[in-house]
Formats: sequence, C-alpha cells, structure tokens
Amino acid sequence: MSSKARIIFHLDMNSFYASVEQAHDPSLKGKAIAVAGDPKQRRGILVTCSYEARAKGVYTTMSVWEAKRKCPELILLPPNFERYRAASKAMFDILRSYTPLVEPVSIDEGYMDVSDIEMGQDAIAFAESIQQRIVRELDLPSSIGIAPNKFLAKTASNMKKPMGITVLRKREVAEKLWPLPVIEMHGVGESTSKKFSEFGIHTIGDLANATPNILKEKLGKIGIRLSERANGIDNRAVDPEAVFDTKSVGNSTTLPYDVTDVEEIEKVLKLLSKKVASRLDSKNLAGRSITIHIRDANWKNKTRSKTVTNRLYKEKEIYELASTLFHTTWKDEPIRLLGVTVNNVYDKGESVEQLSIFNFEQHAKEEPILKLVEQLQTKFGKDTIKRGIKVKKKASLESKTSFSKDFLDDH
DNA sequence: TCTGGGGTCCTAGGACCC
DNA sequence: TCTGGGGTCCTAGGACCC
Repeated sequence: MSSKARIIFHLDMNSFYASVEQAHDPSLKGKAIAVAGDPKQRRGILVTCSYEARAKGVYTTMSVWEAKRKCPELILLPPNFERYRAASKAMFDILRSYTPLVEPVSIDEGYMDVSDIEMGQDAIAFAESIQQRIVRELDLPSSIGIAPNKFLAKTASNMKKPMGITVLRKREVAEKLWPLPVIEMHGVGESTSKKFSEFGIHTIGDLANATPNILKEKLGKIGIRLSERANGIDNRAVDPEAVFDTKSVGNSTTLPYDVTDVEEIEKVLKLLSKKVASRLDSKNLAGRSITIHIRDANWKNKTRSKTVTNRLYKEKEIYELASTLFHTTWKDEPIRLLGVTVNNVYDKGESVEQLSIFNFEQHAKEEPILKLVEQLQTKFGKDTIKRGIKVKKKASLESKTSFSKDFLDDH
C-alpha cells in the first residue's frame, strides 16, 4: 500500500481576535491589546492578546486583573464574535478557492489537503501566496505548517509565529520533535504529562520509543495514538464534512456570584434553555438527550443527563428537563456555574411520518393504544410488548438513514 | 494568576438483550 | 440452579483543545 505521500497544510491565524480588532481599527496596531470578558462579572480572563501585549508577559487565559498589573497600558476590548465569525468565513472562503479539501477545526484554524494541486512552484511558495493573500484581502496574519500529515502540519504551524511558514518532514521528527518536553505535544495536557513522568517519559522521544503495550495498559487507546504521533504517524484524512457533524449544542454561564436562590437558578436555566433552543433552531437540529452542568463554589463539577424518546428542540421541553435534572441532584450548595446542553443532535429533516413513529412510546400512553398495550402485556408478558416497540424504533431509524442517503444522491 | 465558554473524545460500570 | 460471552445503550466524569 504505497500511495503517494500527501501534502497537508495547517493554517493557524495569529492571535486571531486581537488581529481582527486591529484590522478593523488600525489605530490599535502596534499596541498592547486584549479581548476579554467583563472583569466585574468575574469573567475577567483574556481570550486573546496581541503580540505587543505578550511581549509584556501577558498571555491568554490570564485574569484581567493580573494582565493590567503586568501591562498597565493594555487596551481591553469586549469580544465581538460576529466580527470574528465574518473574518473566519472570509478566511475559509480564500482557502476553499484553492481546493474543496478544507477542514475547519475551529474559528481560526484549519487543514488543507493540497496533494493534488498543481502548484507550478514549490509548496513553500504556494503557502506563502495563500498567506500573503490573507494579509492583502483581510489584513490578518497567519502561520502555515506543511507536512505529510495532520499532526505534523499542526505541530509545524505552531513553530513559527507570527507569519511563519514551516515544513516538517517525517525524517526530521527525531531531530526536531524528540528533544521537546512531552507536554508540548498536541493532545498531551498537564494530567497526561504527569502520568507519563511517573513511568519515566519526559520528552516526546521517550514517548516515541516507549513500549506500546505499556502505553496501552496505562493510558488505553490514547496511549497508542500518542505513541504513533510521536513517531510522526497520523493517517487521518482531511475531512471537509466534519464541520457539519455537530454532536451537541450547549450554553453555560458563570454566575455573577455563588447562587443558592432557587428562583434565580430557575431564571438562569430558562435563559440557557432559550439560548440552546434558538441555536438548535438556527441550525435546524434536534437532539435525543440533555445534560445539565453544575459547578459549585469549590469548582467541583457535576453533570446529570437524560435520554428521551422524543426529539428535543423546544425551549419549554429543554427547560423542563433541565429543571427536573437540576432538582434531582441539587442539595442547596452554592452554585458558581450552570450549563444546559442538548446531545446526540441530528438534522431535523421534515418528515412528519417519522415523528409519529419515533414517538411511539409517547402515543402508547394515550387511549386507546394504552388499552391495547395493557391487553398485550397481560397476554404475552411485559418483555414482548417492549420488544415490539424497539423494533418499531429501529425501523424508523433505518428509514431515516435511507432518506438522508437519497438526499445526498440527489445533490 | 482563583481560573470563560464553546466543544470533542474516551472510559467505566450497569442494564439489558441474544 | 448455575452457568458464558458478546454487543449496545445509558450515565457520569475526566482530559483536552481553541
């Protein structure tokens, strides 16, 4: 299986939100600026900051209070997500003008598979022309990593900022990656690196040369995967469709102070449910389950979830479930954060027919089906009728699958 | 330095089925 | 009455990323 080596670009916008603000208001250029939440709402952390601010020891996730202390002239801006989304779309449109094989990863970064592009020049010059075009048309800086796979491209784009272009070949992995501390690796955080150090893995090289069986035993699937990456192996394809594959939609908020008042909590749950419902609606999504998230004053997190038979997208239903879940677990402790998420979401589609089948259990509660169910249960036992319902549910899912397949074929 | 808000993926145990 | 192994779904929690 010796297919042609791939050429993958990873493009990463440099301090994206801050750069968008500077492009929007050029008088901010060359100054220490940061985008941050409202400090009075105790959401005072920096979301991004300019390189000028970084030079003063300011960094992302630092509290506003601390940042101001380090850099008194720091200009603070409230986030303007609409502006960032617009800039992001324009950036991805530029990337897609070269190839449809563009996979957005987040608002400010994405992969391109450029293996089949006739560059008429080398890959570095090609990357440079993309980078320059983003500067010319959007006035925004970026870094590009060039490599034979996603992991190496991502690692490469991180090596030179701002406005870097870095090639990372597989044969350079031992020389350039292995000496680095293992926590530098994408996918390794504080917790995993601590675990690693317990059995003598400190550098990426240590990881690359560790026995796979031991990694599997200590870290499961993740251990194996990280070991492959440390050896420069990553076969994941660039998937332009991945971005449409939403799995959950949620909203959460840190409260202005730790709350114990039920009415206040209900108000927040209602507001969060409303936001979630409206976002589901704008994406035409519905979900099968709901999760609430509670964080107490000591940062202890609790989640409670429930899977339901009917499709979940209405504000009222989301709120009622959220509220019920909340009260099954809350014991009067002060609350710092509340969150509501709808999971297992899928495209709502349009078929009314499917809805009625999917809601079979719901309908079964009503007359006269209830009577029928009771009769069948006394006759054949509880399990029989349960199984009957399950078969029906499966059938509806299959018809849903074939529906979406046809839909794809037609377009 | 007391630490936002949006997500994804993985694990582990229990229920239930075949 | 005691016994097995494989599979899926659900729930709670944790790690990680931007």
